[in-house]
Amino acid sequence: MKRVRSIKTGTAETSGGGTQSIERAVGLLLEVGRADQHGARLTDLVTSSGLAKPTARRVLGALVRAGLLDQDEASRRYHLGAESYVLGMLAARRFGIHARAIDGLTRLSQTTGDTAFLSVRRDLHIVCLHREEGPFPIRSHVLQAGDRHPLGIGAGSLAVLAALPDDEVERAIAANTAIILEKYPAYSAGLLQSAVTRTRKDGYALNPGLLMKGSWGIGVAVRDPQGRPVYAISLAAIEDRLDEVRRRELIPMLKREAEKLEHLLRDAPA
Amino acid sequence: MKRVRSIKTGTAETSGGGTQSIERAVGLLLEVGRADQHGARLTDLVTSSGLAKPTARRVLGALVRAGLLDQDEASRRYHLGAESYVLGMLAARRFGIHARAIDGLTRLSQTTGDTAFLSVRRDLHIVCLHREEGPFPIRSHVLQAGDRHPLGIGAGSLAVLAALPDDEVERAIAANTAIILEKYPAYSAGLLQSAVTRTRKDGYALNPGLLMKGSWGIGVAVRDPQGRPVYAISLAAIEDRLDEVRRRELIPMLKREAEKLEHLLRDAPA
DNA sequence: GTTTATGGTCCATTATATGGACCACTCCTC
DNA sequence: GAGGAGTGGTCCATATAATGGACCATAAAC
Repeated sequence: MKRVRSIKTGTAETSGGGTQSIERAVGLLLEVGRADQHGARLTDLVTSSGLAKPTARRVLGALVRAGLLDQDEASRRYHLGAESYVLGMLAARRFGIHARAIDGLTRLSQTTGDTAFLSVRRDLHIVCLHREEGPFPIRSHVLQAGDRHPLGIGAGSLAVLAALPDDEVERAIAANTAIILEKYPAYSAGLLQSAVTRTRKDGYALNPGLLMKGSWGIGVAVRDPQGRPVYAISLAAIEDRLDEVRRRELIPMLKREAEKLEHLLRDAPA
Repeated sequence: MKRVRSIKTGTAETSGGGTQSIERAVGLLLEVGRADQHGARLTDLVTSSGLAKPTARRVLGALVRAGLLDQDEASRRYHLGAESYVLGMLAARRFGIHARAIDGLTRLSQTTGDTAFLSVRRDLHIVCLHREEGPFPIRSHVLQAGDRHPLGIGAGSLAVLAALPDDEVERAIAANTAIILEKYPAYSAGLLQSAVTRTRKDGYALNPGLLMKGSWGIGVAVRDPQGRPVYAISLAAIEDRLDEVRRRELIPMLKREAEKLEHLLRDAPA
């Protein structure tokens, strides 16, 4: 009995065997989720997923019938459906920061004026769950709810990466190297390594406009009761608003909110 | 070949064709969601879904790889995964009562002492999304988050049913008759009809212990901006605490919270 | 009236999921 | 400690169910 349990690397195509339509379905589901604001169009989903059109439509149809997706009668666009919402609310019992975390983001964005984010770690990536805009008029829209980036890319993501043990940092960077090379020209494996070191020294993560020039971010990790980083709280603003002086003001606020969440996670053990 | 389709899912049997594994996957997903508190065991999922064991395991495996489910290394039980949570948070932008609604439930349960529920309509069924317990020491555990009942079964569910136009009431009762006969001995199509009439007259729904003797409930519907009932807010308590006198106190409070939600739904059009 | 987008559908082909039978392990009981 | 009964997990020959190239429909643009 050899059966090597492949702890799959970044691109998760090596199926355990015998269920490709489910993989395709989940892929499409997440794709639609990412585009949910305005809805996802069939053609776009076809190209972004690489599936044949009839296949994509068949799968989408099944998801609509199952209630995980809705299709707008008029525009024919796909949106997340009621069942997805129900599922998420049930899952929130286990992952459940939700309501409380968003309160914290609102506090942060109101007192700082900038935009606050809650992200959740998902294997070797990070997914932006919520974006709460502050009153300051110049707002970066680089990070949106639903966006998914490799660990280390962006402030919150870097905070989580740096909070992992060394071997996992290694593994994450190695697994994502190809994607980073292709999609994040300002980044590199070496840069991530030194960014992790610096983040650990500083006690917070800084993204000096590496995703989009001029759009800076700071972030801290939120650890579960076992000490593993699962969420990140971060703030984004233009470079001028994140100089060293102001960062010294903001970081304690971020850390305070992160601690609140950590306490909530301890209290709600499922 | 006569494939005997287990009627488990209630209404979703007329597949458009060519995607049965997705239907199975979603079925299992919801099944796990319902049992998420303690996790779902393979054997139970096999019997409740009617699938063959290898099939169930293959599908569950695919869902785990996709991140929609987690499997506990030690107990081997299945739980909802991070990806389900992410999906739900993204869907919350469209269905988004979430945080705010739970505030309302907390207010209700604290001031009344009883247990408050938020349920969402899902086609011809209702799904309990959240249960907020009040301080009163005798608590009914008849309705749990994740539970799914036909429209009309239970107070919140009846409130939603009664808020639908007549033809849809007809359709819902007709579609659910078989399930009701089988699983809800205290109910019948005729009883539902008169319950709807009474609910409309009274302005609220009453469940006088029909699901479980002694466990009463009252509920009101929450309508979306188009006037269609989508959510229900309800309270559960023992019979003594829901007599006519106390109901006259409680109903206005329920209605006030329902209105708040309706306003929130109007403000967040998406 | 053609062009070029879109969404949607058909159906012969075969790659795909299927499930009966079986194994491995653990915890009982006697 | 042999048998039993409960788990979770796996094989693999079979035929079922998903596949996708080609095609149709509709709407707007030119």
